[in-house]
Amino acid sequence: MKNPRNTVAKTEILKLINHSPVALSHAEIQSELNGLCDRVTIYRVLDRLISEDEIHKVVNLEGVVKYAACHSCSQEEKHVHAHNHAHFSCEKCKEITCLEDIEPSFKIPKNYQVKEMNFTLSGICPNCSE
Amino acid sequence: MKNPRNTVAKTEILKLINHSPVALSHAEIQSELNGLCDRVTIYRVLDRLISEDEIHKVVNLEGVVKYAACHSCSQEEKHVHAHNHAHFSCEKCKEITCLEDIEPSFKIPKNYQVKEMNFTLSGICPNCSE
DNA sequence: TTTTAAATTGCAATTATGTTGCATTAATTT
DNA sequence: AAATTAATGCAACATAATTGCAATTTAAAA
Repeated sequence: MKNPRNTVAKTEILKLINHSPVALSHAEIQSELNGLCDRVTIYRVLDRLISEDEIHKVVNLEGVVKYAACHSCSQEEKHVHAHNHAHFSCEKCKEITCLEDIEPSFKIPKNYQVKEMNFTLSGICPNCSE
Repeated sequence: MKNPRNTVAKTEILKLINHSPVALSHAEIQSELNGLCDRVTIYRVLDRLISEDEIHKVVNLEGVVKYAACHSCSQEEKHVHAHNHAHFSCEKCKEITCLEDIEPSFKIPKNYQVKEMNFTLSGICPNCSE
């Protein structure tokens, strides 16, 4: 069991993600950080933030991995529902937005044990459809 | 506008995907083909098959890209609903299966134009839970 | 059947993405 | 302030995917 520490890199990366309305990729985070730390460090910080339940990972329809804070989730909820809400992936601007209030309903054969779900809708977001 | 041609590589790759009960990755396809063609060709054939609506792309929760045929979809349907069914991604065996009959319902703010959806559930598949 | 035009392929090179080992640095604990 | 150990940087490696271009193959036209 490790004892996590607060470092400049971790603080800055979390701030970036928390203040972004859309999910960010590793590359986007790196360019925002402007050389603050090594790219390997970013990967490691992201991993740590995930295991500390501060952020979560989203994969868009093209397979691009992004990272997002879950604004609507309380600290409690984070541990319970594992960020199983829906995401919207815009075809034009490529941005991923959390759709906090969408709760899809579905039925699945009971021999499947569902632990997580990824529900990503794609199309045109409000910004790009104007 | 290109005039697609049938080649050995294309035929074999489509046959592989059509006969597989689970979605296949590029690497899996390559090893099955046993040197029939270059890995670049496989990428290009897969792209072509997608644009010809013969197969579709699925991304699992870890961001691994796989390719699958849509067995339950008629040629007609392929053009209409764009393979918008659900997938199940097994944590243990890493296999992706199409859940043909699941149709999730959801409500979304109307300023979002939804064109496609990716609904991937993950957990333990029937094979691995025995 | 032979010719022709364009689609497809192979190969080499390049880019993107992610991981690992290890020595060094920095954050906590005492 | 010193000790402990988490975190970082760097180099190297691994894998996934893309691009340009010359050579090949397909399918249609002659």
